[in-house]
Amino acid sequence: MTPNELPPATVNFGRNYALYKGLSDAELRDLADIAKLRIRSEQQYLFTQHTTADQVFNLVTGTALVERMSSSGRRQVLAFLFPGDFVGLSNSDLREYAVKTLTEVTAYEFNQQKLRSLTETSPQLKENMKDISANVLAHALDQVFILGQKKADERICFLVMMFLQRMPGATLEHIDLPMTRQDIADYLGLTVETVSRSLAKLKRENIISTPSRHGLRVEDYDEVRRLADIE
Amino acid sequence: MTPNELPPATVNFGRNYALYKGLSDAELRDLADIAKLRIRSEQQYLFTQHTTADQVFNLVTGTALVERMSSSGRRQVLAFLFPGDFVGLSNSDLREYAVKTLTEVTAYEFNQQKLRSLTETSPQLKENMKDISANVLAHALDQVFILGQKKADERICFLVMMFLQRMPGATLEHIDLPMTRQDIADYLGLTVETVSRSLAKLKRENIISTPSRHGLRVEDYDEVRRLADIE
DNA sequence: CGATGCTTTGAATCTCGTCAAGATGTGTGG
DNA sequence: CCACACATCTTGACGAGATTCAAAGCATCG
Repeated sequence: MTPNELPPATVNFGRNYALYKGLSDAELRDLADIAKLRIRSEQQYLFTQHTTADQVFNLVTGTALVERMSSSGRRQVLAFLFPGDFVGLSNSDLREYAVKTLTEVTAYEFNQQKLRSLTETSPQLKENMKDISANVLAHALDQVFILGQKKADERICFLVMMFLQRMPGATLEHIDLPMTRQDIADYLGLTVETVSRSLAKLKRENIISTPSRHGLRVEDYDEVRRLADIE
Repeated sequence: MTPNELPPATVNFGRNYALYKGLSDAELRDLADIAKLRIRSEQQYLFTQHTTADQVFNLVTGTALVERMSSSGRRQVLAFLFPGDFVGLSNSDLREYAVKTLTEVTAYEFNQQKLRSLTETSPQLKENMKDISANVLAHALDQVFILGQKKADERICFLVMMFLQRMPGATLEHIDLPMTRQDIADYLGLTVETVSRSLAKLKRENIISTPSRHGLRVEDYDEVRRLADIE
């Protein structure tokens, strides 16, 4: 039985996911009743910029990214999304960013209105949604700091630290990088060439190594942490 | 009678301020009951980083800034605050940033718990607080985009656009800059020298002029807008 | 009116971006 | 399973833009 054939009401929400933390079985069942499991292949959009949409998504498997294009065509990657992450909550009518899958992604889709109405009867759910929003803001402020203050190789180290903290399965021994160098560059406000050169520099200094093109190993964690400069 | 002598209950909250929008007289009175009017002289902290605190502030007069220092001592200005702005809402135990006044500031101080408890009975107040948080996030995402993608003079134009949108009293004819060049530099991820040179360049191209050191005039609004590149 | 701090300008340096070429994977069809 | 085509990634050379260091101009405040 593949995931998309599971009837929503019997879906097992992982309880360590931010949205579901501390919820009772009844609350989880209410959530499951309004959740639809979606599957997208790689390089598909969950939603696009400048569109009206009232869905929010909760990633179950796979990786995605949040991107914004400016009117002049420049692209900024605002975040990478991993299993458990929650995206799409918005107060404005139009999407200010798009969400694109990097790998095949399975995600629960909720109607924002229905989700909000559930918060009326579940203070814990409301709390969880507030926490999620707060984490999104905290991440954005970290990114502001990095982009405003750090050099290329320091930004790479910040990225590595973020992966270690937020990517399920990431260890010092192996981090999987499902995104392209271009995605990394657009996230860190650099060019592909600079990303490549900075990785080369960090390898030369034995701070990291890249066993494969999309694999990364942390050789000197203290140094990565020091360069990332986030407490 | 100076502002700090006004008994809180009779304070006239400006209704165009985000927190008070659409509230009934009764709701405003409830808010006034828990508000304390604070006055700080220039270059004082409303709160500092890494401290526990449960107050939120609503600026009435004056200008302030939000700053973050890293462990290595680098400083990023996260925002400038103007009358009507609201700051300090937080989910984490410790302050992730400090708020420093640039001019003399008067501000209402609320206890976060009390404020949140008021939202139980006032859906409009809850809505307003959600809007405020959303605007803070939107601003942070704009800043990420600017820091990641734009050149120095484009960042200056972004700043000018932000002042025009958010600073009460700012017009094309005159924008008052109560902050130092260092503050601007730390906000835009540049050095003072680069800020100065970029201003000089924009003046040379007749896009702006600086009648005084802390005054700025927009000479070519379309160009400023184009360079700022935010829709 | 001098002292102090902020701002501007200049020159040298460095980092990063751009352009171009070559290397390394990845996927496809034979 | 191999060979070719296409994507992506890396590396090099060069130039533009930003930082650094230094000095000089301007305010403001006693």
